[in-house]
Amino acid sequence: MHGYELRKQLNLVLGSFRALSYGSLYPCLRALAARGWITAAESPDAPPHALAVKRARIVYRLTPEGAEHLRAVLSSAGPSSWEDENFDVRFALFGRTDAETRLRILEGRRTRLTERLETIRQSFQRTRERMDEYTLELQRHGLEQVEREVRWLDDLIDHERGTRRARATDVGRPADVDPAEDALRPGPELKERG
Amino acid sequence: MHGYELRKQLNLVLGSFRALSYGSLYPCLRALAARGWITAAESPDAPPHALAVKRARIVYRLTPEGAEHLRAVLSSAGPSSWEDENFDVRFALFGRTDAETRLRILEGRRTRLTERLETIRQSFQRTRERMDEYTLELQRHGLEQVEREVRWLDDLIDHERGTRRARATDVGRPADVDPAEDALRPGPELKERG
DNA sequence: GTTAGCATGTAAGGAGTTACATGATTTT
DNA sequence: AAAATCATGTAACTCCTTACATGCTAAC
Repeated sequence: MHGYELRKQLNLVLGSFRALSYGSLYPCLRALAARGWITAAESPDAPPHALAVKRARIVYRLTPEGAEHLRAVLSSAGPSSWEDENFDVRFALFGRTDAETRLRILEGRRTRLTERLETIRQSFQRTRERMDEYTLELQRHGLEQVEREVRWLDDLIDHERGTRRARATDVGRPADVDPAEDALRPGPELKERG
Repeated sequence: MHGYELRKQLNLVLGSFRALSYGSLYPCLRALAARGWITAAESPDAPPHALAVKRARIVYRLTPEGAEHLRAVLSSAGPSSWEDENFDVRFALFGRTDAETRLRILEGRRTRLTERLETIRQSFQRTRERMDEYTLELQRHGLEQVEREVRWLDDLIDHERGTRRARATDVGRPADVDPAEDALRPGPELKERG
């Protein structure tokens, strides 16, 4: 697929929560090519109504190394997969992620959010006296949002466990994730070195 | 107040949704001083247990110009006040904002979110066929979050209208905001020029 | 025949963060 | 004596955006 089309597709699927501009897409594609994960080939591919296309489109294709790296990233379930910056993208790719990894990411995300809940509740207790009604209401609303997100995750985890039809006794077990797995984190692919 | 203490206070009150590092706080304070909105004075102010404080703390104070600018910013209700980046901070300062401005910001925010709702719903309709269950679930959840936020705003707007005991016939009227008012937007105060 | 869309790309800037450097003071 | 906390600051870097430059093709 070439860059222009790729961006349209990405913004269509992820658009509501994750947009992307050309200024970051094209350098990113070149960085991926420099790492050998994709190849960039000029294509005289004919669009519907054109006899001759002067402006060559650059068609990007995944290399075997890229496919392997993608597979590794999709099967990793370390901290970076459940942080705010990455969780939604990882979730959007759950269709290509195995059940084990899906469950670990959901559990990691849940643990992360309950930790945050504790932090918020503590600062809520400490500062309640000194704050006006609006600041209080804002914090209350933020707390509620996170609580709701945890319940959403609970439903998803239940669903994942249900579809697996195994480990019926495992409910309530903590995440149990090896932090070392996060060595294969998706990370930014924008660096020029490599 | 001096920088170190200021940051502690800020992270205590806003910490759950807006943190701040020294790397941005100190340059920001100097930029504000350069604009004449605050003064920076070395203070040999004695902390509780010290007889002599060698390391002078820099105490920042609002100038009359700074106070006036702050007043102007707090009474502005343009687009920047209800965008994602600013709304929460503006809301946290509602205790120092007049009722008229509070209502306008809440209405502007509500309009902004309902617009977003439309965009999400449309892309939802267009792409529903091509997407797997997880992407769909993510979008459904995102939609629900925004819908909930709109209902939260509705409650707040009702409350604001209730406490004003005026304009009883105004319910349902659109935001009615002069875009020119946003000339006084809070914006980033980090620029060195000025 | 001009506007709109396709297609690739660069330069500059924005709004921060992390990591470091420095040094005093208080607690353990 | 070591470690934590107070206090200020800088350099480098991150990740992304906006605005621009270029030139084609399709639609009105």
